[in-house]
Amino acid sequence: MQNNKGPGPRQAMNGTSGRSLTKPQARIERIYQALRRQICLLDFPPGAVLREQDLAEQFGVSRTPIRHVLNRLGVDGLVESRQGVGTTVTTIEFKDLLDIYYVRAALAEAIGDSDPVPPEPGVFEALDALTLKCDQLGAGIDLRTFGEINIGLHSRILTIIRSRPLREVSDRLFYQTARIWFQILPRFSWERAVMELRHEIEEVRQAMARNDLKAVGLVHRNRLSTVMILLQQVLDEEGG
Amino acid sequence: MQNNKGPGPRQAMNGTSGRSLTKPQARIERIYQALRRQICLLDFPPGAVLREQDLAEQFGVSRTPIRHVLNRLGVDGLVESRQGVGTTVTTIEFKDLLDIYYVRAALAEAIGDSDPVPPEPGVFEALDALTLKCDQLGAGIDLRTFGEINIGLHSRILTIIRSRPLREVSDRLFYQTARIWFQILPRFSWERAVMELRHEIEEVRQAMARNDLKAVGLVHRNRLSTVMILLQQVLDEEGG
DNA sequence: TCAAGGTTAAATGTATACAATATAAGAACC
DNA sequence: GGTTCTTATATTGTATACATTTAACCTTGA
Repeated sequence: MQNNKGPGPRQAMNGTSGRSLTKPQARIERIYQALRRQICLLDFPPGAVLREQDLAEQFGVSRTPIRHVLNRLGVDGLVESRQGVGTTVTTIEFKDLLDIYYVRAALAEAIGDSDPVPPEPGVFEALDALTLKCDQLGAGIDLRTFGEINIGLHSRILTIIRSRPLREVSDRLFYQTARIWFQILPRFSWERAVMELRHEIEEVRQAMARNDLKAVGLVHRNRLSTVMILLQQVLDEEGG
Repeated sequence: MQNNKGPGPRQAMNGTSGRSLTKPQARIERIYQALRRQICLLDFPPGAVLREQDLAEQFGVSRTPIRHVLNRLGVDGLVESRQGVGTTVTTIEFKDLLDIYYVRAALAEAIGDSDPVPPEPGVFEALDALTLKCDQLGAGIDLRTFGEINIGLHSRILTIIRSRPLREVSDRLFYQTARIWFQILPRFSWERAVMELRHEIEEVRQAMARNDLKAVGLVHRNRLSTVMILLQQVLDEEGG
């Protein structure tokens, strides 16, 4: 146990933020992303209760780091803690979803105005894999796989955003709305949803191939628009 | 100590988020906002070390809630904690500031497209007070008062944003850049900075008076643009 | 039978002791 | 005298006991 020649400075890059994190902070970040993903894939559906003690045992830590994660998820609006009751996964109203989509649409346009980034190695293979995964989706509704593909596409789009603030805000807002499909697909054609997702993946791939960030942003924005139109219809029906 | 007829449901609205918070959560929110303000007014300048124990005694709580606050400030990028060293206030690079300003500008335009909100009572008086505070600024540089006016204007603009997500993101990004004046005013005319701030306050007031959200967003965006141009110049000088 | 009140159990929130870690000072050695 | 290793100290990170709060259940009375 002598000096630490090995790992160099005790920092590591991790996640979408790109900020440098110490080892324990990186662990919290991993748990945060894992839980966020589970929430957005409905492993923990809205209304589900997350017991801190259970999560602590599941991740092999004490309640303390778990509480940090839950607090952050609370700031994101994905969970809500109440003393004496528990921490429950939130339900998001259609109106709030639409508001978030407005912001996401504005940011999607901003993607095109930011500095271009050379495509990350393997990004095209990843997108092709997502297309394949789309094609393997049958006629039967498989929301979980749909959600995984959606998250995958989102992650690929993030890689071409050089601006860290734009990346962080986009990521945050995406996960705030990622569960939307579980709410609106009863009112939406499954085939059409899959078709539009597949279409976006292919168009994003082509735009990336010619380093056309503006096109990536617009393609993304267009699909957001179709969801916004649907959301607006739902709200009009409910309101009227 | 019997039943709780008094305060009704144990929730309270607080802060910019508009989310419902329990009593202890509201306390953490208050500490968070207080510390954030102090950081952005340079009561804690970049590089300053925030000792958890000191803050705990200062706010009359234990380290636990203080740690929640510091973690959140860390996610905001305002502080950085390292085990064995301490929690230090960050320095923000000009490049990062410019990236944030790009996003803020995009969101400022989005303000105009959101639902109109009737002016909050007292908002015009508050804006007039800010104008007066501007006029009382002399020729001598008083960055702290300038920062307070700037925060005040920001808070007033937030009140006309009905969309909670847009409000939260705007607030977050504002405080990430709020310290910018302490960095760029050496390169900027003090008189011009005050003049432009005063100008925005008056134009925002007029736009609010005629319920013209689009104008508020554009006025705000225009001032952001002047700062972006300056930032770009600084970056060009440094880079070239 | 129903309602009101008290009791109990369980969850989050807090405080604190302990562990891990990094920095700086000091001692030993060449 | 300079360098390197050790050691001390201060700080954040973790685990855990305790406090506070809520909700459900059970009891008791009319």
